[in-house]
Amino acid sequence: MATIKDVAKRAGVGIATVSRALNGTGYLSEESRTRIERAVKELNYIPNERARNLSRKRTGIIGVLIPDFQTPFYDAFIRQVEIGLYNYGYRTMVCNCVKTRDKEKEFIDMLERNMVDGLITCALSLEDSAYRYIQKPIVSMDHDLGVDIPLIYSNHRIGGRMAAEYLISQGCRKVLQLGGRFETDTPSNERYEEFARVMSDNHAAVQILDLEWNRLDYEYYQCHLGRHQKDIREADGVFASDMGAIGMYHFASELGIRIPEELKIVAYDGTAITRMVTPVVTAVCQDISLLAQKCTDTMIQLVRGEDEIEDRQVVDVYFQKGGTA
Amino acid sequence: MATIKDVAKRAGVGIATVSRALNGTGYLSEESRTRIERAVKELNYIPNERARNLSRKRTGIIGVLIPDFQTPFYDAFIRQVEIGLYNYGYRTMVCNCVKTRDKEKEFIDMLERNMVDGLITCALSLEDSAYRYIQKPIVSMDHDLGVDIPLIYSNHRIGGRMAAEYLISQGCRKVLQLGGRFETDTPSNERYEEFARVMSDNHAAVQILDLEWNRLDYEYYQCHLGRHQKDIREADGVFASDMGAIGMYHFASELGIRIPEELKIVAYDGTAITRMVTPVVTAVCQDISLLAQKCTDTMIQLVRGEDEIEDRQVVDVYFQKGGTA
DNA sequence: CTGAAAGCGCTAACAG
DNA sequence: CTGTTAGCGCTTTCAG
Repeated sequence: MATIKDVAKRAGVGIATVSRALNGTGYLSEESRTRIERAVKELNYIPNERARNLSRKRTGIIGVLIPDFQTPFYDAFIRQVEIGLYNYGYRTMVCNCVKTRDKEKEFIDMLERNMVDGLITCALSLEDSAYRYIQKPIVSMDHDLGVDIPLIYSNHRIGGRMAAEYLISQGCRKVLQLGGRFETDTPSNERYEEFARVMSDNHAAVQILDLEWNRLDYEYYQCHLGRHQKDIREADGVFASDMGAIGMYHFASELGIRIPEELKIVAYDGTAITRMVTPVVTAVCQDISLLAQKCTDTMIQLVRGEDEIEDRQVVDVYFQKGGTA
Repeated sequence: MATIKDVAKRAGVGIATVSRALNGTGYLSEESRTRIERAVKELNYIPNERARNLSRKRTGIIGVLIPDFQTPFYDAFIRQVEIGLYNYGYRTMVCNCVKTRDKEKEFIDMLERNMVDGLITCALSLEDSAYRYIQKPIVSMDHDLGVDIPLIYSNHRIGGRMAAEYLISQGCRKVLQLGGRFETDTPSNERYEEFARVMSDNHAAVQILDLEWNRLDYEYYQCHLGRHQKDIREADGVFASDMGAIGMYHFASELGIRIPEELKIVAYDGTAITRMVTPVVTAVCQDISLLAQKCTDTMIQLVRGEDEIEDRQVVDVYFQKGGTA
């Protein structure tokens, strides 16, 4: 493996000159340039990024933490973040924070250990304190980690209201909510708060069926919803995440419940899958592209050391009328 | 930011001793240990990974290249690979190789530049030659990059046969195939070859509706399938990827075609979503867990410099009887 | 314009 | 058991 030294020797110049040539920084005579280019070719030289990282004091990598929800929402989010960061010249390191909070902590560590230049986090098992005192670029999606950390989130309050008002307008008075609040205080919870508020204002009942947050597969639904057959038969509306809604549609259909006539289902997230299935799922949609873009843009501002970073950015949600409610 | 030097000074020992203490390598007196531990605490010292990477000649990062198919298959794959690598102490860097092959090339570069220790690739826009002469850990899924590069793949030949035989057994004689072969020669294509062979052996016709491989969203399907209404009405069977099958179900239903009576749909991949929707999609399922596991295990063997690495590993597929065929 | 030299912060021989 | 020393390979002053 050729090093910069070998190139310098072969080109008959100093290593500083080679470095300048490689990076296009500083002055450089035409002759030096050509000699160096030739030497690079001949030796098949490739700069060692590890050495660069050390002396440049950066790695060009941004870590992205997502909860190990097996949901299309985060799949889409991470894809778009990766593409966005790439276009800014940064690479993406992912972390699916399965159950254990140790893993989340370890990635925060990677930031302190200078393995990554910044962290975009959607994770939620750790208390804010794990993040709050870190003096490095952190952007949070959906979870308030304190005023020092820029927060990007969908307008969940409006989202919760849209879902509730729609269900109410369709005559629902006994609604099932799949999945509940997060333990930590976060804007995400506002959708449930507002949902509950609107329902209660309209004298409608909300029953919460808690789900293990990391189990969103069919087998689990089958079993979990199976235990709540009675509740499902008695309900007239459902509020759930995309996969929850799709699973509920499946299960309720099997029970012979007619949708939307007897049971109305409204999903939250509104990812592409809700438009692919039959019927299209009625949903409150988050604008994943915009969320991802704001996260990457803000992260880039942070790593570039820019001032004037918006510390709270809210993204609008919108309603998608489908055939399930 | 405290360095190892500061810790050494504070603890009154040499930096080598600190290094040993930190890494648990070599001898260390009880006294040194405690003094160092105290110094580390007091200075709030955190080792700098960038420096470690340079001297250890590794980064502990594995790059994973996936085509930017917006499909649940790769979403699930990458999640499982990330978790697998993590358990081996490695981090995952992702690359969604959107349209452009430049990005794929750049990630191969990262390997040569020592930014990542290895590459697991499912990408497919580049010719094998881009990979073949790289003397670093590479594992390929589904695409044959030459004998030097371990290949993991599903038994697509059997998969194609399962799909074809099932459709034939259900009486189909005029089948639509959504999406076609990859340009490069790969095991993935065997599913289509075998599918075509079985169909033709049974005097059944196969018509291919090509899809842009990076557009698997509803809007595209709607428009694309709209142009082929006639073909769809005339067909009695469909073979497609998960999302293709789900989209086709949706579209055909809207055309008033009864499924599976008039049109039978068999999907390829069989990810979780095929079990969540209604009806469950009849599918040939790939064992994503096993594929991911073999990829990570093989990569770890490679980075550990082990010999005796299987260069061709085939994973079985299985049939899932659903309600679409 | 150029090169010597001093880091970047850590690991690992090697001689005590 | 421990400290000195020599790297790892590149960037970046700073005198020429």
